[in-house]
Amino acid sequence: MSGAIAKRRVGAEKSETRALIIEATEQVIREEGYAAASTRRVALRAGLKPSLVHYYFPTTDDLLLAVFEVGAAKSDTMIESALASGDPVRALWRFFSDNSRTALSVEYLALAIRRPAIREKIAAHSEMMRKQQVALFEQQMGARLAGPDGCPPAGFSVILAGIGRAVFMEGALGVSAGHDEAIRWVDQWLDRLLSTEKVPD
Amino acid sequence: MSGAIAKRRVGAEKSETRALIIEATEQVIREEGYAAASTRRVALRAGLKPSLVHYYFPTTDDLLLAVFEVGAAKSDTMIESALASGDPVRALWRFFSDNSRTALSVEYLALAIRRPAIREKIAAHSEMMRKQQVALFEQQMGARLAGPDGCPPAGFSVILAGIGRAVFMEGALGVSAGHDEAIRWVDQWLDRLLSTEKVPD
DNA sequence: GCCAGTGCTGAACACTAGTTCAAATTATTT
DNA sequence: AAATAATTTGAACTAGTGTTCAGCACTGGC
Repeated sequence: MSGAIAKRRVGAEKSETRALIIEATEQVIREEGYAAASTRRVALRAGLKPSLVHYYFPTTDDLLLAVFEVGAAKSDTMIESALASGDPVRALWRFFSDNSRTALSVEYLALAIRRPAIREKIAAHSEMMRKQQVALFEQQMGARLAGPDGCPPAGFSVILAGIGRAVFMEGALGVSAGHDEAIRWVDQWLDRLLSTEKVPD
Repeated sequence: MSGAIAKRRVGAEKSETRALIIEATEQVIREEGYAAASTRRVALRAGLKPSLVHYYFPTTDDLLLAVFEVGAAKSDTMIESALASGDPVRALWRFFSDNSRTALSVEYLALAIRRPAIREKIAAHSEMMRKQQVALFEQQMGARLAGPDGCPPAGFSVILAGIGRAVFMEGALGVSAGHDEAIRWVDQWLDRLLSTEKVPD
């Protein structure tokens, strides 16, 4: 039986080599940026031949998409375990402000602007995370966020993510002035929002 | 008289063509991202020949550096006029949160990570702006920033810039949930920090 | 031993990029 | 008008990238 489109042979989804390629690509992106993630460079890094990369990922978009998906899944797992911890909001903030995945998220953002095929997926994932966080914040600090020191949960999510990314991006540049202060300020804000004392009016 | 290095002839600093090339490069970066700013593409966009671009800018780094410098100067001018306005802090925040230059600053940040030759300049400029802002905040809201609702001025600068950039970057992605809330929250924070009422204790 | 399927490779093509340079053109000076 | 300098062009070289594809090698089943 042959479908309408006779497509090229493609390597198995669960192949070790495939996983290796994805792993190598993530490293290349991490160390040299998404623009360096060419099939040939990835092949070099993984110690494989370029054509083998294309055997598993017919196009570069296929590769990058797979890398993003695996990365997003890892990130989701980390967030999940943060949410399951006793102090989910602070754990999430730690994830934003001090995690190597934030580095990648910046690369993906840059990537998305350049690769329409990937943008949708990344946008969808961002939106999903935001929703998840909104639910968390609402549940954990609903009353406080509505109070005078608060901020609507969606905005709160933007703020935490934005500060985390800013610190990371500037850090990569070699700029660090104000970073500790910004992070400490968020820490204290969280302390106030999470404190169980009665809300002052 | 020939110095140690016989360098190739290079176009005049004040040439119109040179300015045109810089202009075209900025547009390409804006519309297609820094990675698209190749000498050939820039030439096409400007209606010139690639070799002419290299006549004015021997290497691509030279070009990008010049574009950054011109852009930074424009940005400085805008900030200067914000600082000179009657309401400098809010004007600055408007600059961060609603300005097409923020788009470029994100591209430059990405560029800097990739081009060591340019990183230094960009880092130096970032640091300079931060210092300038710290002075402004100190002068305009010193007491309040030290108060319970405040944040050290350098951290404050990181926070404003970070939120502005986050909103812009996600906007390019097509994500906008929480953006208005985050911006409004900053607006209100500024209102509190800038209010002339006595600080409540 | 044969065969199909899977993993892998080498060579090739089309294309883009950065860069150089001698020569052609145009502008400026004398 | 001649001499000189600045600008512009055409053509080429090098190198990297995406992608294709025919075919080799190895596997497991028959």
